[in-house]
Amino acid sequence: MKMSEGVEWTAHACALLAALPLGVGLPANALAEFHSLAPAYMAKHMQALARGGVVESVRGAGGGYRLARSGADISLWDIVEAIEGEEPAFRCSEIRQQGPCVTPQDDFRRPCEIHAAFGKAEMAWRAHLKSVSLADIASKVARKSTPQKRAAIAVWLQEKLS
Amino acid sequence: MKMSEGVEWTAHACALLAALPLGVGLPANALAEFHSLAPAYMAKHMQALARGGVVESVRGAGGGYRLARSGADISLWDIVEAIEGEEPAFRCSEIRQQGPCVTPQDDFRRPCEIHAAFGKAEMAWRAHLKSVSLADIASKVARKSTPQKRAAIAVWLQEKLS
DNA sequence: TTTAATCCGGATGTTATATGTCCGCAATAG
DNA sequence: CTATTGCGGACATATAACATCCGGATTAAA
Repeated sequence: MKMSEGVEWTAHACALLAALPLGVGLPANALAEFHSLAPAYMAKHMQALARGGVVESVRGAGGGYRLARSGADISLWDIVEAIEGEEPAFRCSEIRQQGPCVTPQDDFRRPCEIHAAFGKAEMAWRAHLKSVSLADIASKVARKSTPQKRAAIAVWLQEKLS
Repeated sequence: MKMSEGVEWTAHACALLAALPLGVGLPANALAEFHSLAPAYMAKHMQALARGGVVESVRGAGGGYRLARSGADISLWDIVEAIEGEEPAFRCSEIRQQGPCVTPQDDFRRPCEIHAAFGKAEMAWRAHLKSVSLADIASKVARKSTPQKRAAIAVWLQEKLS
């Protein structure tokens, strides 16, 4: 039950993008560099985010990725969905339909109780992720940031955006 | 983000055990047979359940597995924990501590916001699983069961328990 | 118009995890 | 004793995760 590392990478990348002025973006290389991550793999993940509609890509020189909408309208679930897909973690293979005690009267139209319980638990998980936006993350991070940190980021952005 | 098939297998096996009289169990072979599952692999999973304290094993002829306590006191989370382990699905590798904009003033004592959000979501998931007991599952299954089904299981149990 | 930057999608390779089997050992009932 | 059963480890295979690279398309700027 492990989540892909790509979720962590892209969540942090999106948190950075959310701190930028509206409509401003960064190339995948810069997003990787900001956290010292493998550039080629980060590029792969950003493509998935773009396919998922979380970010928009701008091709060509001076291009890169920017948030597809306001950080307040992008949740952590949007990112998970783009990277991991929408399939539930619990896969029901309907083993209740197999075995020596299955009878013709058995009714398999409704999901089995175990499937239903795991489904509900997963919905609770998703609901929590949907309730947290990039804006929430960015504002909490900003509140704890130091002047030194802000300055360092400003200098680095200056170089990457020009 | 896939959960092991073993969770499904053992959850169904435990639901069967929960329907048995208190203290009565079944060998791993029978538990596998009941859902037409690979006996060797089911045996592996049952060992994990025993290590996790969900079931008790009885060695030797006439032995097998039985619930370690009342079905009302065993939750789906207990099973997940025994099979999958207690590690959270979201693994924070602290990438915030890497990169060109990290300053000596940065404070990394508290978990980062992304880590915290995923942690809370996962706690919500676990809380739901902890709220569902094997007794809950068994009673719901029993309510939907047909006389034919009950008869088929009774016959099969007769053979396996003797 | 050329050049450099950048994203896109596919091919490919490597590593880790999940799945599945088997065996020898220990325990136990009959 | 012998048959049954769980235990743990070794082993094999399949699937997924991780990671890189390349050719093609697009675009800003020299």
